[in-house]
Amino acid sequence: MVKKYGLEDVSKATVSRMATYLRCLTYLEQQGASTLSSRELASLTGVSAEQVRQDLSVFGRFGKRGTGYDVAHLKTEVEAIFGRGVERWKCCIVGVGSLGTALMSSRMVQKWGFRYVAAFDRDPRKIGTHVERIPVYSIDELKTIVRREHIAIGVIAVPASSARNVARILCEAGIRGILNFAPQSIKVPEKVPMLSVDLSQEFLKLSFYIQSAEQRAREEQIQIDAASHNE
Amino acid sequence: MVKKYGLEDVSKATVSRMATYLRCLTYLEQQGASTLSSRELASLTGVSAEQVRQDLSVFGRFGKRGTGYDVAHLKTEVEAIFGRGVERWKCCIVGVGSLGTALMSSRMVQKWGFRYVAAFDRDPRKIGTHVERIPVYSIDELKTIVRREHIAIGVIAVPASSARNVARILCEAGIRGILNFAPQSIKVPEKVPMLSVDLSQEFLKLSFYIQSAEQRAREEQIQIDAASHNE
DNA sequence: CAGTGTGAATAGGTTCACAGCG
DNA sequence: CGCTGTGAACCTATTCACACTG
Repeated sequence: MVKKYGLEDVSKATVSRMATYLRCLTYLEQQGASTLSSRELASLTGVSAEQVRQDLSVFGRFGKRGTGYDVAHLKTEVEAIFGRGVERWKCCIVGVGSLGTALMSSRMVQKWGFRYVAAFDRDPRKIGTHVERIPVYSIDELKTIVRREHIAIGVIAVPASSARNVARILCEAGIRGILNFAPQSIKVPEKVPMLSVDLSQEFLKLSFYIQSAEQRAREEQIQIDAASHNE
Repeated sequence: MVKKYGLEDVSKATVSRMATYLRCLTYLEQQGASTLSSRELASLTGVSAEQVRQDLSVFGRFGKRGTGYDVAHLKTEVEAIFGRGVERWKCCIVGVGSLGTALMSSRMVQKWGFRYVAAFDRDPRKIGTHVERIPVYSIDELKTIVRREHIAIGVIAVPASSARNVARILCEAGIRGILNFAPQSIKVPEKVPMLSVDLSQEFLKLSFYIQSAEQRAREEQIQIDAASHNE
């Protein structure tokens, strides 16, 4: 089916939620659910029902009025939006440390059509070995192999100090997109999409929200105390 | 210094950027930088200078007009916003698989005052062992140990199928915040802050952006072709 | 008549423009 | 004079309200 929407004007938030919907749809299909309403999908994902309908309507009209959405059909449509069926994304990982190894072990990622075909490291003891059946090469071979194998996605799992250099090499090799797990801001040409995930930042953010929640709780307690005092 | 702002009305986006600023400030301090302007911090983090000033002004007036910000001082202030100095956050990890192990090995997290004091797993072969010097206990002991050790943060690194159960146990144990790495939507009481990171969703999102970028490139190419045709 | 799809209203976040200070 | 801090303008995202359909 040919899509009429322009991928370029889909908001980041919508893309993120679409991925969550897809995860839920997969789960629901496994559970044997056949149809679901926007309200159900909303309550499963923690967004509002209007938001679900608004998000889906960006890409098409997938629902039946009065009935809701067909789980299997909607899943196929959302998969197509994320490029499933179009191709199986070839990935490589740079940095075979504990995080890199953990990422390669994740069966999850494979399920969506992503496939690691190469790993790269600087450590001579690792070069030539295999991790999760994926061969580990020297970073010097990166450009050659990325080009030869037509690798689409490069995953950066090296220390912050080498992240920028790795990103540069990946871009020069003609990589189509980058996933950066190094705690380092990286600039890449605008035509190379990049997403960064900084695990330590998540801890920092969480500690902020904990303090925020506990401050709010204290303030509410003071209000309750004051109110009971006035009785 | 006593803060005048209400932590509750700080936007998610601002919190996220503040964590990025802190990462940059740490880097800059190591590099020996003494002052920086909002424009410099902006270009390092990929946001606008106005955004940087707007974000910082939520928490206080840290800059000197005409000069900029003092790196060391601003870093201290931002650290304080994230609760550094107030306490060292005790953490526990549930699920000693490859991801759980990778998270425990991360020195990064320790640098910000987070400290793993316990790990939990269901696998009898892992219980009683140590991973990165952190003892692995049975999940049955979770509640007791979290309460006894006053553990603040629980990290979920188990398969999706057990994530909800683990979250429930953590909440019952009185955990103050949760970081969820399982690909599963989880509901927790509103008073327990939770952040979720789904690594496979990041791959999906990236593949969407790659397609989007390549579609845009094709469209631009068509425009260029058409223009040169009209010459 | 239940539930989608969608224009309109509202809320929220970002950028602009400039006053004010070091 | 340069750069911060900030109200106002602008733009984006979410929610509301309801027409419409299977």
